[in-house]
Amino acid sequence: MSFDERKIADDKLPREFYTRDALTVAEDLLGKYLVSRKEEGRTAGMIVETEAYKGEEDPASHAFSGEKTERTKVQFEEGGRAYVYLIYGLYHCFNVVTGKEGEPGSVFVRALEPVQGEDIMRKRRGLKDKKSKKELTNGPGKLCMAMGINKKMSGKDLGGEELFVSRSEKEIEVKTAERINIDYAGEAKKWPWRFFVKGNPYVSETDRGSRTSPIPE
DNA sequence: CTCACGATTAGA
DNA sequence: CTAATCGTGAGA
Repeated sequence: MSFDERKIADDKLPREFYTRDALTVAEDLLGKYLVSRKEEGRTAGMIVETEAYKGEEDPASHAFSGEKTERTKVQFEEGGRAYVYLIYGLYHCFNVVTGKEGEPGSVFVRALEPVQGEDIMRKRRGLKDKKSKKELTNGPGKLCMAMGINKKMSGKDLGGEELFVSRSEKEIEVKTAERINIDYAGEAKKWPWRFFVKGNPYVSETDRGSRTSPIPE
């Protein structure tokens, strides 16, 4: 293991990082490393795009108005756990649970920049060698595939050894935008709760949601 | 029990 | 642009 890899492994974010507001955590997670350690080996990526979801007041959230179900109950626990669910019966989505116990909230991780285990990611994603490295992790379903994240990990503490987030000192310039694919959420669709690293090529969508032109009537 | 649907992706 | 594909949650 190289020095850099060890440094990542030993520098997990503390609980207090996660027990804050979802919007704060969403922005703060940018530039940090998401690390997965499984049988196939170790994979890691820098978080470059996130979205905040707040239970009570956010119509886009799975925990809207305090609705607690079998799937979403982990969002009501203390921040610092994984919330993983299946979307469209095909892909997994990875979230970090935020806030204090009883305050539902989560940060949806939409994109990573691969930093370790690119070969493993490539295998898991079933990409041809020709395909661009970008395709490995530039979307929520893609990054779960690349990192080997599945539903069994939902509810797991991110202070564990299999999946965790590591600190970094990287200087990052943040941009915000509307969240993606939440047409069902009415007004909340326009809230700028998506955060991404300015200029990073692994961000899934950079232009979408930008309000450069006013919406006509 | 039925059934509608989604915080997505790959491919035409 | 659309098909793929199934766990979840609401309602009968």
